[in-house]
Amino acid sequence: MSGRKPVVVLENPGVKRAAEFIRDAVSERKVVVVVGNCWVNYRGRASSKLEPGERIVVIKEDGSVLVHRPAGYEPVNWQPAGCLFQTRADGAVLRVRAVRQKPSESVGISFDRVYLLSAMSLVDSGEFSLYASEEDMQRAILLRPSILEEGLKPITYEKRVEPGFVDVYGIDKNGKLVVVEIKRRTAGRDAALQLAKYVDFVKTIVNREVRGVLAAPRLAKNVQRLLVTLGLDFRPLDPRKCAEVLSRPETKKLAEFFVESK
Amino acid sequence: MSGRKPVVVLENPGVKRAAEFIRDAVSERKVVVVVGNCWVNYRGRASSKLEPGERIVVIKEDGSVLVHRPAGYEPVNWQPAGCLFQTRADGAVLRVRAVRQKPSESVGISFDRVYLLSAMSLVDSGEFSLYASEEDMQRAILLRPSILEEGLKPITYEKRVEPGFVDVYGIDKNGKLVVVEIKRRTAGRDAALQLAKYVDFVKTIVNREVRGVLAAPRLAKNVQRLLVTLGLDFRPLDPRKCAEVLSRPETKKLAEFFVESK
DNA sequence: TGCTAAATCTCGAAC
DNA sequence: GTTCGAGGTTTAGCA
Repeated sequence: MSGRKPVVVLENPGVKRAAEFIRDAVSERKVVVVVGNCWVNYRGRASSKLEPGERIVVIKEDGSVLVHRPAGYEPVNWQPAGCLFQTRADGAVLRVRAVRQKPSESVGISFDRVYLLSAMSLVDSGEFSLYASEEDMQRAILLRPSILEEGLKPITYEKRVEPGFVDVYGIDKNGKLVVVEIKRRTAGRDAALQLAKYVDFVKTIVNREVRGVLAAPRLAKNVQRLLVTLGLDFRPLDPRKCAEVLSRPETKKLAEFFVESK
Repeated sequence: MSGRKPVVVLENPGVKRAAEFIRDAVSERKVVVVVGNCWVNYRGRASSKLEPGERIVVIKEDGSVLVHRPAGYEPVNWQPAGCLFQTRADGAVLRVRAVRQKPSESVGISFDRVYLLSAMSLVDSGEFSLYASEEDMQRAILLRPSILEEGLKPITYEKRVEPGFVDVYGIDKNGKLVVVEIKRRTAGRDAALQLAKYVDFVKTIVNREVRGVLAAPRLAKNVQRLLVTLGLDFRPLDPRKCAEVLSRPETKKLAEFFVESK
């Protein structure tokens, strides 16, 4: 185990101790969790008042705040990222105020009992991909090429080419070699230019007609024109649809792996 | 201090211990907080994959789940209320799965390190009121009667009348006595009928013309017709606007009190 | 139960 | 920076 201590915990701290602890943790950009009996007032775009009760309060390192009741998906009170904090012991009451400007608003949280107080330095650089990752989209095309275009037959994938990797190779219904570039999100000019590079390179090593196909949920503005100029095709490809393909009965084993694997 | 122990905490529990702890806590409808290194997979209306990183996971007593990264207002993954849980130690990995039906979806969370594990029985019956309470709207009218109608001069408020209380009394620009009934939300037939009762009662004790005014953000269907029948007036009154009135510079002291007071 | 409209919506991308 | 549109939107109010 390394020397890093990611989580520090105080149980039933006094009000003064708690205030200090939170002040320090917030100034060090740590994540703070407070569990205790509190009441909350909000003023800003709207106003709200929350009568006393036991809740979980989370202050994140970007200055966002969440007040969670013991039930319900949504926080009962909150503040988006970028808040400044005032924390103080006011007699027997711990007061935390999160202030934001633009729009000007503030959330004031007052505790008369704190059961649990924790500060944590969390490291989280893990990528989040919605619907399907680019890799998943690739697998979906290989599994059911018709989602890209009818008659496409994949050859192999991620064949190394000079400028980088090609996502999918295939032969289209007319026997032409197809180079596919996949983007999980809106494809911009960069994607079109990258694909053009791949196509040009492939043309230098195969003596055959080569088509470039850009597969993405949609194109950014003016990219369609660029594609035409470059002689490339666009095929809309919805990550959601890809996810459906991967969850088909035939691919159950693959899907299981997807769900459980790291 | 009472015998109730609302929060139980484990630091750096082993995987087996953690699995047991969570299983018990969830079955007892407690709120569970897990902090550790985890990866998450979601499948349902859509699909998502979250690569490993350190996060805070909250399981609430209603079976909702939140996965929070160290930054950002929104949970990166979640599950609404009503989930069923599978928790198990899978080698050195703690796996928690939250399954929901209708729509059928599941979130799988796998931890290879748990820093903090906590189970809590939180009691929270505190009322939450958004924008402004009915009392706040009353104060706003007394402070600036013009938000209700021009020329209105309040006399007193919450004067006891037989059937209950009258929210605001006043004299309108034509010298008529006004009885105001305030509703924080859409006013229904009941509000109109209640106001009619108040007006009738007031008429029996003052020898003077009496107007009934219903103040609410809006009317439910057909209530306008009912008001006309009863000879009552409707005045739209936005709680949001009332909150603005209360936060005017002149009312700073009042606002401060509102923000800080319990 | 299903639909519609609002949300302290939040969040990201385009202009 | 401001505006616009999507979201695993969620949530509340009505038919």
